[in-house]
Parts: sequence; C-alpha cells; structure tokens
Amino acid sequence: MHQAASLTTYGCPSCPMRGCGVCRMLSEAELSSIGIIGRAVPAGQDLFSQGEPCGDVFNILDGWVFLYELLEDGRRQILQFGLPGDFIGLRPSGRVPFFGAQALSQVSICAIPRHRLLDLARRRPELAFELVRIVASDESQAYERLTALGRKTAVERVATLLLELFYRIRRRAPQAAGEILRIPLTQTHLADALGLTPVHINRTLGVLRQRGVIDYGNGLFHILAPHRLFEIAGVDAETCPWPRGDDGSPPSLQ
Amino acid sequence: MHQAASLTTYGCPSCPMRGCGVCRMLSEAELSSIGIIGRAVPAGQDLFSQGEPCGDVFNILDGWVFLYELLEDGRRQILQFGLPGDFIGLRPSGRVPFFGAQALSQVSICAIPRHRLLDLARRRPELAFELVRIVASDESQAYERLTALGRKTAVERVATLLLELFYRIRRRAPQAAGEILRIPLTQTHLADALGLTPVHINRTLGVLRQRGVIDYGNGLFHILAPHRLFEIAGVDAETCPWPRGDDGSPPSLQ
DNA sequence: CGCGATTTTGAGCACCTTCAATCCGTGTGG
DNA sequence: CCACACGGATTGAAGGTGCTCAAAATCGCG
Repeated sequence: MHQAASLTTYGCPSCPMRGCGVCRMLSEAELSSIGIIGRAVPAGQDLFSQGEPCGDVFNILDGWVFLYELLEDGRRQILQFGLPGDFIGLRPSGRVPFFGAQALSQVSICAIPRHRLLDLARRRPELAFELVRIVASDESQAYERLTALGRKTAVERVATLLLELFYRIRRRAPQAAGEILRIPLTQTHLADALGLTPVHINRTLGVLRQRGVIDYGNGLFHILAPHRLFEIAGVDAETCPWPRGDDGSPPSLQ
Repeated sequence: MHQAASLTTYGCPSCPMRGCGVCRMLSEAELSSIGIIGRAVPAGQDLFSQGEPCGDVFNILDGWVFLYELLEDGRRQILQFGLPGDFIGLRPSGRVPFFGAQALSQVSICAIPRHRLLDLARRRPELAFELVRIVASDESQAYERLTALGRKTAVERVATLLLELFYRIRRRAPQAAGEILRIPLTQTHLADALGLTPVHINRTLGVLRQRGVIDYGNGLFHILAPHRLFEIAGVDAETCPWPRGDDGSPPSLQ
C-alpha cells in the first residue's frame, strides 16, 4: 500500500524501472501525459481476469506475476511468469483477454492505459519498435515452453524452467552472484506451468535433489551442478532464447 | 519454379497478398526499394534452419510451412503452422533462430531482408505497429497451444488444432464454404505439433471419426459435427484467440 | 507391378496421474 | 504455552493415458 503511495508521490523519475523497456523510450513529459498509475496488488489477486476487458498494460516494478488460462472444469495452464522489469498485457487490441494475470506475491505495478501507449507508439517509431522487441521476446519464450511441454520429460521440463528463471532473474539482478535463487512459486505453480501434477513435480524435484543437481526449500533454489542442469534440460547456453544482458551476453552460471 | 518466375516478372502489384499484413502498409516505391525476392521452395526444404543465421522474414503466398524446434536426440516440436498470408521469421533481431521453418508442400514465398524491413519500421510507426499486431497474434496462438499441450487430453488437443486450422483457413478463404478442409499434414506432423506420437494421433482421429464428429482421408478433413468439435475442444467460439475476418467477426462454422 | 511413405491395428509397458494419508511450518486463538 | 487449523510438501499404492515395439494394410507414384 505505501509502495503505491510512494509511486504516485515520487513518480517516474525515481522508479527503479525508469531505464527499462518501454519507459526508457519515453520523456518525462510523455510519461506524465500518458496517465500512468502506480499500484500495489496483494498476493493472489488478479491484475486482470480471463474474459474481462482490461484497458491497461502493466510494467512490473516489484514482485512476481503469472499469466494463466483456465479451462471450464478448473484445469489451469500457467502461460508465463512476469518478473520485475517485465511488461505484460500487450496483445492484439480490441480483444478481450483469454487469459488472466495474477500476483504471486505482493506486487508493485505501473498501469499504463493501452490506447494511450498505442497512440504514442503511432507517433514514436522507436517506441513501436520497442514493443515489437518485447512481444517477439515473449513469443520466443512461449515457443521454448511449447517444446518443453510437447517433447520433454518431467525432469527435463523442470530443469528447463529452472534455467529459464535463473537467466531471467540474473538478467535484472546481475550483481546477485551465486547459484541461489529466490523463486516464490509453490510446487502447484510449477505443475501448472509445466503441464504436470503437483505430486509429480514433487517427485521430480526429489530426483534432481537426490542426484545432487539442485537443493531447495523455503522458496529458495540452490543450483549445485549448473553443468548437469543444462545437460538435463537439453539447453544450449549459446542459443537459448532467454533474455540477455544489455550487452547481449548471457548471465554467467558457475 | 515458374511461380517464382511469375513473382519476379510481375512483382508486387499483382501479388495475391498485396493487400495483406505488412505489404498493405507499404507503397510501391517502398516495396521495390526494400529488395523483396519471390521464391518457390519445394516440399520438405527449409526456408531457414535452426541455428543458422537468416537475414530474411517471409511472407507466405501459397502453400503451408511449419516452424519447428529439434532436440539433440531428434525429438521434434512443431511450434506453429504458416498458411498463405502469414508472416514468419519475425523475432528478436541479432539472434540466431533456435527454430527452423520447413515447407510442407511446394511453397511460394516472398523473402524480405529483415534489416531493411526493420529500418523502415523505425521510420514508419504504422508499419512497426502492424508488426506488433502480427507478433502479438502469433503469441496468442502460442499461448493457446501451450494450454492444449499442458492441460488437454489427446482428443481435446486434436479437436482444438482442427478448429484452429479451420478458423485460419477460412479467414483467408471465406468464399470456400462448407466444412471440408484441405490440410496437407501427415499424422506425424499432427503428433509433433500436439506433443503426441503418430500412433496415438491415429487412434485419436479414429475415435473422433467413430463418434461421427469428423471424417478424413486423402489430406481432407470433413467436420461433420462442428458443435461437438467445439465442445470436445473446450473452445468458446466468442473468446477464442484465432484470427478474425477483417471486420472482426469469426468465420462461420455450420 | 513394386517400392516407399503413411496409416492402421495389436500387445505390453512406462511415465505420470489419481487418490489418500502423513508430515511440516506457520499463524491463530484459547 | 499449547491446541488447532491451514497451506504446502512429501510419500505410498494403484490405475490410466499415451508410449514403444512390431506388423499388416493402404496409398501414392514411378
């Protein structure tokens, strides 16, 4: 709550994401004219819901979010995780979203009216261009997860997701060295993201722990054998599609 | 071969896709300055390959294409099908593609140098904007397939894919009424797209045939009971993310 | 006609699911 | 301080969906 207050009080200049993604492209004047609203969302609450029109796109300042689709009978697929610095909610305009977005932890977001952003993008080519970059990167990640769900075994899927999260966390926080990650997901979240059941996720994590590849507990994941994790995931560090540092280099692991 | 010749001979003005997608946004002068090359690709050949740099994006004029990712051991995941009128190859620039694109049948394409297109997009917001629309739409389709692979059973997946293809085919060819589709995919393609084995695809199609929902053979699929197909797929005709007609209306089925 | 690719069918198996019980850490109330 | 509830993690046992291996049938095509 006070985070939201601080956002509206101090505004964009002091925002930790001022230099990231879309905001990097905009002047102070543009940012203030666009009507951005800082907001805190409690854990478990929807930023927007499946089937309900939502006129905003969101910049995630702090906390994690996940995009999900629900089937009639309650089955849930997690489509993507949103980390600090990510933009979510960009999609073909004029369509009701067929997926929702929910806060995993308490989340600080910045809501940007979609039509304002798009109006601006119509006049500012670099901005429109940045949007292409963002959506194309999201698409790459979706493709990578498709391969995992369609063609990888449970162990391979879990290893792949851990590596993806490692890359994405480290990209925004390169100073945090070491192979310990804070991942605010329950095993049920992992299951819904990877097309498995919570029970089987548990056994699979157990296998990885028993093999000495990772250790975990209390929301922390410790990557003990990075090399073997890559091997198991079937991921090539060079060609993997996950976000790089701004210099294009992959975050180091080990 | 002669198709490629006709493309280079007559050029863009006579192209069937002149009024579609990206090309719609460009003037004759821009199109000719951008260095577009019409080309025919024989069935089974790659437009671009996984891991090999490719400087072009492609507009599909005729025939089908599929995007795929290969794992080390030969497992293949089909990420997306490209139909006439689709744009493929847009992705974060400067990255080697982690997936390939292969012609399903003989295909007529139009190769556009990526950097030229992007340079142009940097100066023409509506063009960049159209790119956002295209990639966002692709992303939606990827998300929808993610849900299918992660949370749907084999029958549900097959039904979902058939509906997707129905929508996409009908969108570009609304005049072709009826519920018979020409789908140039082997059961192995369906398997690789849906995360199943060819054998199980066969049995699943058999189930749908036996239930009187579809009939098929010789590359043709006949949707006998559209309503039941929607039901089985768990798809809502109103909110499904597949492309609409230019007036925003879904293609009619039944 | 004969060959290769594709489709179809059968039988056994495995990965993952389902159902269920237990354990554990945390927060809450008596 | 302990009892209790609650969400999440863990473990066990049984079952099913989809896989593997294999062979036969069908189709397209030279």
